[in-house]
Amino acid sequence: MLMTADTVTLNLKAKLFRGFGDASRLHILTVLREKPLAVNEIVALTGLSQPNVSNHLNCLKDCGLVLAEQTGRYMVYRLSDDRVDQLITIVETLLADVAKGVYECTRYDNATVEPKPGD
Amino acid sequence: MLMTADTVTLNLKAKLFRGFGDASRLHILTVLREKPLAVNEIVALTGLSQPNVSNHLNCLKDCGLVLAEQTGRYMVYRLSDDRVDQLITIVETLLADVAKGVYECTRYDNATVEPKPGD
DNA sequence: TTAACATATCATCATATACTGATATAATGA
DNA sequence: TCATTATATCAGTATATGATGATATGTTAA
Repeated sequence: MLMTADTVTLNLKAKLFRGFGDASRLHILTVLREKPLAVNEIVALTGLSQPNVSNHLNCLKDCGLVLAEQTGRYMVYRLSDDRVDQLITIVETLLADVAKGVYECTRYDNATVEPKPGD
Repeated sequence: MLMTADTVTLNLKAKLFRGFGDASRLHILTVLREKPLAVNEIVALTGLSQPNVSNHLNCLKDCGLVLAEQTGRYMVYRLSDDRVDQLITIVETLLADVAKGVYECTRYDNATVEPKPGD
C-alpha cells in the first residue's frame, strides 16, 4: 500500500495516541498534571526505574507531549499543552462507562478468555 | 508486581488509549465517524484485509469504543460514544502543533513508516 | 438442500517495544 | 582536582501484538 498523505497523518495520530497508551507513560503524564517535576521526583512518585523513566520521557518529549528544561543538574519536565491533560480527562470519563469492556479486552490473547455460555 | 487499584485503573486507561494507538484501528474509527458501516464496507474503505478488520473491530468492540449490531447478514459497527469522536478531534488539533515532533519520534524503532513490499 | 456471500477465528510469523543492568555523560560543590 | 548527584544511553532479553492465509461459522436466497 502506498504511503499517501492521509496514511502518514494516520500514523502520526496513532503514534500520538500511543504516547498515552502505556501504563508507565500514562503514570508519568499523570504525575506531571499536578506540576512540573524533575526526573528523580518522577522516579520516586511512579516507582519506575530511572532508565525506564528516562526512556519514556525521551519518547514523550520527542512526541511533543512534554517539555524539558534543564535547571541546574535537574531536568524538569512538564506537560506541553492543556490538551494533554484534557485527553486524559476525557478518557477517564469515558472509562467510567466502558470500564468493564476494557478490562475484558484481551484482543488476540484468547487463551485467557473463558468460553461464553452456549459455546 | 503488586496490582493496586490505581495500577489497575492506569492499565485500563492505557489500554483505552491503545485502542486508538494503531493506524489500522484509527483508520477504522475514522471511517466510522461518518456513519455506521458493515464490515465489508470498512474493508473497502480502508483497504485492510477482512480478517485484519475483523480482529481490530473485535478489539474495539471489547474495549467499548464501537458497538455492533447484526443486520441481516451484515454486521454493522458504529462508534459507541461521542467522546470517541471527540478524542480524535482533539488529537488532530494537537497534532497540528506537535506534528514535527511526532514524526521524528521513533523511540526504540528506527524503521518508521516505510511501505512494505507487496503493498 | 445448495450456493453465495459475510464475518469470525485460528495458527503462524515477524516486528515493535517495554524492561533491566551496566555504563556513560553532565552538573555541582568540597 | 575528585566525589557526588542527576540524567541519559546502550546491549540484551522477553513479551505484546499486528498481519496473513486458511478455514470455520453464520446468513440469505434460489
